[in-house]
Amino acid sequence: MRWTQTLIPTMKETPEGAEIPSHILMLRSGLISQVMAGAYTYMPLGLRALRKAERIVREEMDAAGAVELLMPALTPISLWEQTGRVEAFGDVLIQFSVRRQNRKVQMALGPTHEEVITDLVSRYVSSYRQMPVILYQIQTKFRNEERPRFGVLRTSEFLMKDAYSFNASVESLDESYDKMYDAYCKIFDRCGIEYLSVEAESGPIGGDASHEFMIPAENGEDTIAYCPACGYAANLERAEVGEHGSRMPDVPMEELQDVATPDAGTIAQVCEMLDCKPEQMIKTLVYMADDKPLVVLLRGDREANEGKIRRAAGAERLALAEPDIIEKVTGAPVGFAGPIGLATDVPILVDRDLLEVRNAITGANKSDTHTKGVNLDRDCKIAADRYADLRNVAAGDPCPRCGQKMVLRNAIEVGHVFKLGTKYSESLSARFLDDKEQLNPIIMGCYGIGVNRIVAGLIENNHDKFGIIWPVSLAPYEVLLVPMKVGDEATMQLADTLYDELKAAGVDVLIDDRDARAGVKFKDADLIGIPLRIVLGPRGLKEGKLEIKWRWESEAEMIDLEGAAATIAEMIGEERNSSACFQARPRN
RNA sequence: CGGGGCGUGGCGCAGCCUGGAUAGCGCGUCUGACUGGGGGUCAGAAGGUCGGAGGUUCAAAUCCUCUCGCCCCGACCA
Repeated sequence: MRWTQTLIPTMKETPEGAEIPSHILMLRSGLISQVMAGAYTYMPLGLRALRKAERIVREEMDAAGAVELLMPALTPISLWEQTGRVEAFGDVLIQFSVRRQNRKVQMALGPTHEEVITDLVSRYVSSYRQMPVILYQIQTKFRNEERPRFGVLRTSEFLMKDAYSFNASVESLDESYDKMYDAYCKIFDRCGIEYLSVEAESGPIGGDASHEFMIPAENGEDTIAYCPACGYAANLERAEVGEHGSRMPDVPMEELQDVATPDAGTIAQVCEMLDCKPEQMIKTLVYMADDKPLVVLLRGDREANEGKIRRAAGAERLALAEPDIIEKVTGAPVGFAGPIGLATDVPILVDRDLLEVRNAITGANKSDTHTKGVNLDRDCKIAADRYADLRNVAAGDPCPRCGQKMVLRNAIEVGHVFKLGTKYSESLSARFLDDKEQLNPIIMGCYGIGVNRIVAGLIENNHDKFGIIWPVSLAPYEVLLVPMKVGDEATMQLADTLYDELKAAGVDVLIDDRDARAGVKFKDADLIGIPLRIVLGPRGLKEGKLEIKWRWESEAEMIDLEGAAATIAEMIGEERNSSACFQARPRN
């Protein structure tokens, strides 16, 4: 492609509103252009990168035995009603009605396609002999995000590869899952992405049934817990706090004592007023677990993990109680709840951290009053089985596998594999006859990849102060040919010849044929980040040489003009398959 | 949904508090000349309903009210 023929509107300055590197660089290098909050045009250069990612995904899906199809983005609302996901998605589901003659048709833009594919499979798959089968598509998804942000990382319209496996047995599901898991590793490896696969919430099947593929990145919206010692990694919802045995401090128990804490209803306020630390406090939360109140005790500096609490309580639904319920349960205004002397008899769950707190401070269940010298073992007599891991992992917590210290990292979720079980096949009657002539719901798995996030996530971690650094596998073009003097006929003739030869050799080449100064071309070259830059200038041409430079190297090298196309094609060929050169570069 | 910020030629900004002349600067764009290895120089030019509506005033980019849009933090996220 010739630069003067395509549209690459590079920008010298950062547009207002872009804050994170991938967003800034995608705008500045003319990859994308915003249409509205959460919706972007992919410009020619951006589209090429997106297509490369898509192609890698497609190739690896095919290689893993998945079969591509294409479902419509337009879906009938009835499907979503059958699985109860109209409510589950809420406002995220983009729905509308259209008039057709004398009736109204209610539809939704697909935010994902479990319903559509399960409905499809229910019509055509009815025997265990037809399974396993894995179907996938690469298609635009629509979700009315509450808050689109970070450029292409969180949008209301995005490109997703979604695959679904249909299996006759749990063992077969496991096999499909493993195939997809392995394919994902290959995909992200080929994209040159540094990623972690982390354990995620596993839903109905439980166990090892869900993994997220995460790109550790400063600006990631998700948080993962990671153990550098043994490699354990899980997202924050799922990560367990390892046990390190009770270490109750060996200090004498103080007497219970009420202290006045007027208007101090938060941990921070109480700490300031009583000059204590959050670690000394007991945070008392009132939840509604399946419409019944539940009191949860945590150390003052800890964050509740509602998933863990819900499971420990054996409840289906869990939400913080409304203020009127809290007042009824505790007999005090919100902010002064404590485990001792609750107004009503409600079940209590306690986080294990509190096995290590002596002489704690907590709400007195009286307005403007806290109690000091609280010792749960003495003052509350809570059964041992009411103690559990109920909180989010914090940095430095022991790893549940090896006990070493874990670290927390922000990350971008780029892929998710999930054993679904029979949730959708049951509600949509996708059943099959097994070899014993028994009717069973099909066992499903689903596997998603955010294609846009591959591109944005890669850029987020692979750039320098000058611009993007693409691996050959995702780069919009593999080679950028830069003739120094467009006005000089001899130079341009050589450039055009080399351009044609490279194209003929199957190299994706962009020629910067603009009549611009060297500085402009070099700056743009660095900004758009094409992996291999070839400069044809008077310097080298005199000696029959031209200059080549990998975007991630600091020095250029000279190669012979004679046979240059073949040399370059070979270099690109190697890098295309291994990304060795890209991955070996020093990261910033 | 709660909190904060911003809308002024294509892009980035100043002007607004304290109302007043033709709305200014840098980049980009166009024409011409010189130039030609890291965003050049000179000369000239085009391009703006100051997000929109209403109001106050002799007079509004500037003050007031409403509204639309965008961004950030938090909540939420199958």
